Amino acid sequence: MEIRHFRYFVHVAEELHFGRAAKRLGVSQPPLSQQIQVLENEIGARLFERTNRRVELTEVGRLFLPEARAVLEQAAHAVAVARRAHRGEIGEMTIGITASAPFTGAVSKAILEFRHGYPDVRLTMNEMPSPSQIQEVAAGSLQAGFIRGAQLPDLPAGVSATEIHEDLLVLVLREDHPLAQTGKPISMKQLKDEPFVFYARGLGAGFHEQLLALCHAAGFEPKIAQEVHELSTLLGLVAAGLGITTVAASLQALRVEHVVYRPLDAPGASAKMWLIHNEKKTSPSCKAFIKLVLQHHGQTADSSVLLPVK
Amino acid sequence: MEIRHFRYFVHVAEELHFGRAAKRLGVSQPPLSQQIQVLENEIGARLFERTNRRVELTEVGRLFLPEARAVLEQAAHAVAVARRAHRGEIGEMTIGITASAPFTGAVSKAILEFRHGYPDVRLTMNEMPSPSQIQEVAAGSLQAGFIRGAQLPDLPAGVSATEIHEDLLVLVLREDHPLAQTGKPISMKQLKDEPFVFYARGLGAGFHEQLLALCHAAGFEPKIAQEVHELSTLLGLVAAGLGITTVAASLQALRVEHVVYRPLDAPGASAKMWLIHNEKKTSPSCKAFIKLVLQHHGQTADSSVLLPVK
DNA sequence: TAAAAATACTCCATAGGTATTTTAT
DNA sequence: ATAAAATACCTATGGAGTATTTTTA
Repeated sequence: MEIRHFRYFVHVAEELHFGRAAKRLGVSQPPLSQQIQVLENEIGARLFERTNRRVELTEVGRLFLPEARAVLEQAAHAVAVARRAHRGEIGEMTIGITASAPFTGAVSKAILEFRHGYPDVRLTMNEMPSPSQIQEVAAGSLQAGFIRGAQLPDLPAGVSATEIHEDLLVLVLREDHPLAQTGKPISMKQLKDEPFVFYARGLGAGFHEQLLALCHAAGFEPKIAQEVHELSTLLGLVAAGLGITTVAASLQALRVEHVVYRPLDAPGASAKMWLIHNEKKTSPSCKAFIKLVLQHHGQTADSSVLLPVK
Repeated sequence: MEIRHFRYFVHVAEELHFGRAAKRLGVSQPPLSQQIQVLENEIGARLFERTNRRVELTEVGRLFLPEARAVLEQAAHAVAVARRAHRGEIGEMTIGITASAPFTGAVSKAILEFRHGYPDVRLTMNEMPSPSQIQEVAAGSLQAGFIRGAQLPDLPAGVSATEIHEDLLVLVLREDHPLAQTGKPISMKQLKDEPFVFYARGLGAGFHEQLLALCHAAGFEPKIAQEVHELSTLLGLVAAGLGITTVAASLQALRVEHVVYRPLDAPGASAKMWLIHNEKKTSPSCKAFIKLVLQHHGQTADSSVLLPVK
């Protein structure tokens, strides 16, 4: 019992004429007759009542016809599913994002666009720190991740990263801070005596170390008033007047009462975002996603980096 | 793309081992590998990730698996439907019955039993006179029919009949009729001066002609007070005291107020029932039905005929 | 080194083709 | 007489078998 038998049967049932059905099927009439006989033998019942002048369906054939059609449809459907899966149009995907990723245009636009372009892929996003993402991508439990940092950390074998975004750092201060009054970019030296609120050391993204380096380059040791672990705490403490800090420019989209962002004159001080994925375990959906993110990167990278600082 | 490919794929997906899957399928390993490759080529995507040490499903394979299973199930289902249809277990059937057929034990029991034994056959019953049934069975619009009469009428070619029931005739009279008081069988001669209510001449079943013959045999011409076309009218007029009549003994199951049934001493006076069907257009369900009716006939014919007359 | 899949090849079963016969209208 | 399905017979594709190679854990 092969699909051929179902296909042949349906054609003969539709034409009720072996010759025409054979023509439509692209075979000659005798093999068609034979295959129908094979099918009838396997089923154990006649499907057609054939007087040599007229062919008609038996009761059994009448009842078999919709079932045979369903077989053909299901077979075609199965192949279609596989092909769509291969094009990444269906499937499941879990990606990692950092807390700040949604504020990065390249990321949010890519996710939005992917949801539109691939509505049948179940896209799950797990918010987690960059080091956890790297581990899970390496292990395969995440298919891709958006990691952030001052520079690219060492990656386990099999995990590859592509830079998709670069942000200048901007200064974050309370609106009534004296430095908030000037319109000109503020240099690191002017921050010599300011108390800093900052990410704790060793959080993975390397922002703590980056700040230290910037301060050292400007010739001073920063006063760290408070170390925090989360972005929202960071901004909250700045709003509370505990100190100042720096963040990636794209986070200016995050408006907090009493907090203002000012351009920082610190050449080369930037925060980058990378898309990471497992080179071996890349599902079609994931490939499509990566392709889309990189397309987006090409279009928007420049404008994002040069986002005017208010 | 043949069913073989789906079957092979599902087995390999279940075993995740070409060797074992091949064993279960009853083929050797190389052809199995080849057929999987053919399938993958037709689909245009890898279904298995195979390092020579481990086989696992790709994302495409994972999504394809339930679809492939559905193909196999649908194919098996299609064949099962055809086989059940061949055994007459599913399908549609339209049979003809006379107004009195439901009161004939053999008929009602057969129908009940068929409904239980073949619940997936849609059995439609059309009430119509015997001659119409014969016509429609010959034309094929009825698959079988229960016809009634004193003797078997001429049948068109291709229609065959089997006697399934014979009823003695009983006398039907109003309860206050003098003849209703005696317990002994009543002879035809005693009915010499009685007014009769009876079926009209030429109704097909031949009861009119049968009564005339019986009366003539007893040496008189019956007084026909009224001719009717339907059984219910017949009994209604007897109940109204318009006259007496005769019916098949099995109709005694039909109780009518003020009407009683009495045994008739008229040897050979009987009403028969035949099952007719078209010899050529006999669907499997119809064959099953006929078989069941005839089985029933064998078991119950005697007892029905000898139904004690109250 | 061993286990397992892939490859190479051979064979034969059978799907499909051509020619012909049968059958019913 | 003719149209159409069945039958007979032949061909060749390709599915399946055996032997062997390749690969990786």
